[in-house]
Amino acid sequence: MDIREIARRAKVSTATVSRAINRIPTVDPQLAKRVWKVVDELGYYPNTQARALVSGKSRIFGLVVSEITNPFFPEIVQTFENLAVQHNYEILLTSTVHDPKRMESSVRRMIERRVDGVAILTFGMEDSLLEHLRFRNVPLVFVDVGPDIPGVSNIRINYQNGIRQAVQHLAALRHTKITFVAGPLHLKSALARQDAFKASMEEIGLEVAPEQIVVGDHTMEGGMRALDLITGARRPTAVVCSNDMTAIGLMREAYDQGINVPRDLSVVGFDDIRLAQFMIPPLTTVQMSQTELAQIAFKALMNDVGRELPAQGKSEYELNTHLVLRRSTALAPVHNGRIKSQRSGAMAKKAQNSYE
Amino acid sequence: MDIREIARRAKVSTATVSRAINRIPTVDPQLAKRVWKVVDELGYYPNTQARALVSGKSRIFGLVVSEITNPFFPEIVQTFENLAVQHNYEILLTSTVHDPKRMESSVRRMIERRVDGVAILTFGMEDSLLEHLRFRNVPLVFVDVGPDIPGVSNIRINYQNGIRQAVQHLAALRHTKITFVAGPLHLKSALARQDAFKASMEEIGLEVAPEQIVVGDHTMEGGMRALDLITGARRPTAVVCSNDMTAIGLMREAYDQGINVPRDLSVVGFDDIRLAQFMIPPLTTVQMSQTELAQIAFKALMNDVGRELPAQGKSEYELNTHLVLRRSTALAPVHNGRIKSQRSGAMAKKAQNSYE
DNA sequence: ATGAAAGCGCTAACAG
DNA sequence: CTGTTAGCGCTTTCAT
Repeated sequence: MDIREIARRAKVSTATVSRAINRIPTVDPQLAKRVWKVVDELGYYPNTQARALVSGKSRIFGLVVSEITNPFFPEIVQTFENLAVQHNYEILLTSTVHDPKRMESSVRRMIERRVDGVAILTFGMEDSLLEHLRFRNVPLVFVDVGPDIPGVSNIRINYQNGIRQAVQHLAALRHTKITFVAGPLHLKSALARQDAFKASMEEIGLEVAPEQIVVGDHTMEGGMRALDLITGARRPTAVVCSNDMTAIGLMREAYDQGINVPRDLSVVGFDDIRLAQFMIPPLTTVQMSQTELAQIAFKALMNDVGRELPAQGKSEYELNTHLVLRRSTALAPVHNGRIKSQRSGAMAKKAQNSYE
Repeated sequence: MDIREIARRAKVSTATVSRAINRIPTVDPQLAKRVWKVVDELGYYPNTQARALVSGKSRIFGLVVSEITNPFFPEIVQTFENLAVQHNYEILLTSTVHDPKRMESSVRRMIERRVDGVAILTFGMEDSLLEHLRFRNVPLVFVDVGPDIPGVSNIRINYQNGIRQAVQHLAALRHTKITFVAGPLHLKSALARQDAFKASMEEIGLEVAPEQIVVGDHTMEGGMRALDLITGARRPTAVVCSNDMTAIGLMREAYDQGINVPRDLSVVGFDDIRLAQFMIPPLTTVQMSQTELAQIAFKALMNDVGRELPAQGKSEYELNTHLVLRRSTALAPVHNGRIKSQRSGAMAKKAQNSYE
C-alpha cells in the first residue's frame, strides 16, 4: 500500500495525495477530504524512509550517552523523547559504554541514518570522529566538553555555584575537614567539579591538603572503595562527592562499617538523580537539572536545524547548579567526649530547598 | 557524495560499488580494493534510508517501554542496544508514559519508520493498536501480556518460583504475618505476582487475610504510602513487595518512622534492579533478569525477521525468577518482651545466592 | 488548484 | 565478473 494506491482510490494524482497529507493549504478541501477518507480506511502510513530520501531530512536526532544504565541519563532521554514526539522527531540513542570502538560505531550509525543533529552527552569524544560529523554539517550540541568550533553549540555547566553552596553549608555546620571524592579526572566534567571544590574551600579560608582529595570513578562501587580511602588517620567529618552514584556507594559502605550518616559523617552528592531523595538518609546534593539539560540540548538542535550555512557563530548555553538540602548532612561531631551530636535532619527538612 | 561519485572515481559501475560495499564475494578483489580506497578517502557512508527503501528492510527494531525513567528499563534498553549494534540494527525507543495517546503515537511512529519488529515491554497494549502492527506482519514480542495470536512471540515469566522462595524464606525466619504490597492490578504482571504470593502462602498453610494485601502502584511514592496501610492494628513482621521501587519507597518511609529494617520489619522486593544491592540495607529481592529478558526479546525478533509467512505458530519463551538473599530480612521479632532479635544479615551474606 | 514526471541514493534483475 | 537499468515511495518542480 503506497501513495499511488491512495491516489487511485481517491481518484486524484499522487501529488495531490502528498499535498493533502502534508496539509498544504492550497489543496481543495473537497479533494483533501476524499484523500483523508481513503487514508483512514486503508490505514495508510507514509513511508518515512522515502520521505527522508527525497527531502534530505531524516527527522532523527542522535543522542549519544555513556551508558544508558547510568541513572543520570534516563531522565534526560525521557525528556528528550517527549520533546522529540512533540516535534515529530525520532531519537537515535547510542551508548559508548566507555569503549572507543563503540564511540566510533555510534558516529557511523548517526551518519548512515543521516541524523539531523546530534547531542553528545558522553563527557568526551575524539576529535577525529567529531570531524566526520562537522564535515557533514550536522548540528552538534555538547555538554561541557564541547570544542570551541563554530557551528557547535555548547552547554556550559556552572559547577561553581552549587559546589560553593555545598561547601558553605558544610562549613556552617562546623565542618572543617571536608574531603572531596573526585571522578575520573580525564573527564572535563569531573575536573571542573574538583576545581570548583578547591576554589570554594579556599574562598572561605579552608585549606585542602592533598589527602583531602581522593579519586573515584563516578560509580557506586567506586564510592564504596572511596570510603576506605578517606577513613585513614585523619578522618574527615564531611565528604563531598563528584556525583550521586559515588555518594550512594559511599553511604552504603558506611552502613556496612557502622558509620552513621549523617551523625558520624556528612555526605553531599552531585547531580540530584531522582534516586537521591529515596536514599537512606535522603541525600543532600547539588542539583544539575537533567530535565533542563535535555530541554536546552533539544532546543539547541532545533535551532540549528534548517540553517543552511554551517551556523555562523557557536552558540553557548548555560545551566546553573544549586544545593538541595536533605538529610545526609549534620552538625560536625564534637571531637572529644563524644557529646551527643545533633542531627540536622529536622532542620534540613524545614529548610529544604532554601538554596533554590 | 553518493555511490555514483564513488563509482566514477573508482572507475567502476555503481553496481560494483554496491557489491563491494556489501561484501558480495563474486567481485574481483582488485576492484573491491579500488572501491574501498575511494570510500575511505572520501569518508563515504552509505545512505541507510535509500537502502531501506529498496530492500524493504529498515534494520530498526522498535522498543516500547512504559517510562524510560523506570529503573527497570535502562538495563533492558542497554542490553537490547548492545545486541542491536552487533547485528547492525538500530533501536527506535518509545515510551508510553501511561498515556493512551502516547501509546498510539508510539505505534504510528513504528509503522512510519517501517520497523522490522517490535518488542513491547509496557505491560499492556490496546488490541486495536496491535492490529495495525499485525496487519503489516510486523514481528512482535510481548512480555507477559501477549495475546494468544499466531505470529506473536510471548515471553512468559515464571513468577511463582521466585515468590515461593521469598515466602518460604520468610516463613523459615518464623514470620507468619506477611503482607503483600501489590502493583496496579489492571496490569497482568502485577496480578500474576499477587496470585503467586497467595498461592505460595497457601502452599505452606499460611492464611492470607484481606488486610494482608494492600494495593500500591509500583512507584516509590506508592511504596511510602503503602507502609502506613500496613502498620495498622495488626502490623505484619514482613512484607513482600510487587516490585523493587515499592520496596525502596517503603524502606525509606520506615526509616522516617523509626522502623528498623530488617529488625522490626523484613522487606522483600521483586525485579532485582541494579539499585537493590545498594540500598540500605541491601534489598533481598526476587530476581527477574533484565539482561536475559532483553536477550530473549531480541532473539525472538531476529528469529521472526525474514520469515515470509506470518509466522506459523506463536513462539513461547520462558523466563525464570529466583530469590536473591541480601540483608533486608531477619528473624521475626519475638512478640512479647522485645528480646534482642537477631539480624539475619551475616547469615544472609554468607548464604547469598543460595537459591540461585 | 491539480497532474505529469523527474529524481532522492541505493539494490537487484538482467544482459553481456 | 561487471555494467545497464528499473524501480523502492515519496516530494517537488514545471506545466496546465
